[in-house]
Amino acid sequence: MDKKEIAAIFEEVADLLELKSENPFRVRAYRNAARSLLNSDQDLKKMAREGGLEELEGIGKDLAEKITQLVETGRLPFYEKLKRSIPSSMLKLRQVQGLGPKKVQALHKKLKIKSLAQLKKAGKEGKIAKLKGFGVKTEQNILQALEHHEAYQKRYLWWDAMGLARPLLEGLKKLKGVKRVEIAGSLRRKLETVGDLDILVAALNPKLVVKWFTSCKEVSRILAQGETKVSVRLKEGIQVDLRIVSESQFAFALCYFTGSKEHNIKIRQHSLKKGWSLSEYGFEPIGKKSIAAFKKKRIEEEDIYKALSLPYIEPELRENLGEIEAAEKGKLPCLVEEEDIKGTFHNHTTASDGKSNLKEMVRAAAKMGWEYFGISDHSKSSVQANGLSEERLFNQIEEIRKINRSGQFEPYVFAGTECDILPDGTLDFSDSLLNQLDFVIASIHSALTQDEKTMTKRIIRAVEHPSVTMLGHLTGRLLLKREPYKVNVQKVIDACIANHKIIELNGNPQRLDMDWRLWRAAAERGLLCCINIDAHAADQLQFIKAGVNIARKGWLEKESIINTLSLKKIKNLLSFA
DNA sequence: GCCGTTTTCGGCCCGACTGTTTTCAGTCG
Repeated sequence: MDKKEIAAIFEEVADLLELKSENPFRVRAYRNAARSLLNSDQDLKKMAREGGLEELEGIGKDLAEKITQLVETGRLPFYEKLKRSIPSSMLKLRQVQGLGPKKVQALHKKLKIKSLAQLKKAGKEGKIAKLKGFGVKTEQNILQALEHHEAYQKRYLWWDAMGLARPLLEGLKKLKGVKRVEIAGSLRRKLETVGDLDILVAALNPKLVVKWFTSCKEVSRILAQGETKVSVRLKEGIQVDLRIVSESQFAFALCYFTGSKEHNIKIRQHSLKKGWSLSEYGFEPIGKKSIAAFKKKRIEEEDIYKALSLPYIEPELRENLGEIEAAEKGKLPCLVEEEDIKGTFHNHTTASDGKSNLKEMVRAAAKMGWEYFGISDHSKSSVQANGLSEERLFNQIEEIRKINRSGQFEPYVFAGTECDILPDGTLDFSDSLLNQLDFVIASIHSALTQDEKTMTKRIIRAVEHPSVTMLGHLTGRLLLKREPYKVNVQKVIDACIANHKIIELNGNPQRLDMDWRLWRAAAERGLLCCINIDAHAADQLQFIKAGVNIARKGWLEKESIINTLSLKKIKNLLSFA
């Protein structure tokens, strides 16, 4: 059993314990452990065998034992017994907005409700309103929540969510008395997908902001409306939480609502050690200690971290994955920025499945201010993507050389290919043709259902091919759409490091592959990254922002990313690769 | 269930809003 499966079991245990009104801290312990497992990049089987599980954060003697049991036998009697004690369909009830463990319990106990269907029926018959602690309003809210249950469970790509947030941010900024507007939450932390939008406003007249916001044309339903907090549902289905604070509270609130929750808990514990209680409104001294840190008028997030004797921690890093410890030691990374990017390599044209032709793509790259630009259309086996034959690729190489000679185009154009890795691990073009290219991206587009061993071997074989420069979208995942194919990522990373091959960070918003959680450790071991965008149209070059976001989330510095190199240096690197 | 310049017990971040109830529990983030 792998860590993903074990983490899922721990999450379910937490849900079940919660339904039984168990100690909430015990519940949290299981959730923390699940998270810790998912974020660890170590070999679980090895740790279970040789000990060391307890070194993972949030895993003590008891949970280490349970993990070992699951790894070795695939079973956990404790979990099985727990599952038998509660109908599993009841877990679904918890996902209905407004239903927490207490209400679900009451519904089960008094009305024998075990499923969403039974809940709906009871609501329609007016039975829920009659229960103690419930009422007509609660019943209506439950029925409402049930109606769009599935749509409301949905997550959104970061890119799409940002598109939904933008008009709201713009509108808020224009309001009278509004001093500051910022996006917060997972969107600000640049998580690859988000479940809702958090917006923070500093305003002189909160009532005006609430009024404008709740009457926005994008809003379909108001979920909660107070003086400083409003929650709405947009027509697209996504929930937006708006908080209004005073200007002097803004930095504290921004820090708090940016999260993550785990980061906040850590920071607050840190603060308590200093004798201060930290909330979204400021520091409160505990006992007699006074706070001398804030004499300035305008407080920024930097000042809050500084008061805790920490350097500023970028939002992307705030996941409690070691950033606070690194900050304490002065070892935070100097994160890559969009301005550091000098060009990208994975780009398609109308020659294969792109929407813009070669010259349009190169002109768009010039507009981005890039020094160089790689063209990598699909290879012949990708028939579905109009992959190039050897002859067509040969002609494209000539065309690119001509563009470079013409002197009419700003960026230097590198001729490459996104070459299919065939099911047996061989490449889709002959060595002699591959040798003529400036670079080769090797990617999987077929036989996606191979087992892990075969797939890993297949990719490593491609990595070992001398013509391959880098590996394209390592796991083939399409966020919220298609699971990654089965591959031993650590073994592939090892092979890339050993063969001096680069792994692409595919910045296309629905890929963002390889996953940001893996980059930090991989880069520390010497893996090089290339932030690509897999652009299929000129306007998609903007995706570089998403790629840089994820690189930053993965703690990547400029030094680990080859496309921050100047043209001269990258030419040098490619000629030796 | 975890964790430890409050270290093997007793904490575990903190506040807004809603609805039902009449002072607050439950839910959410």
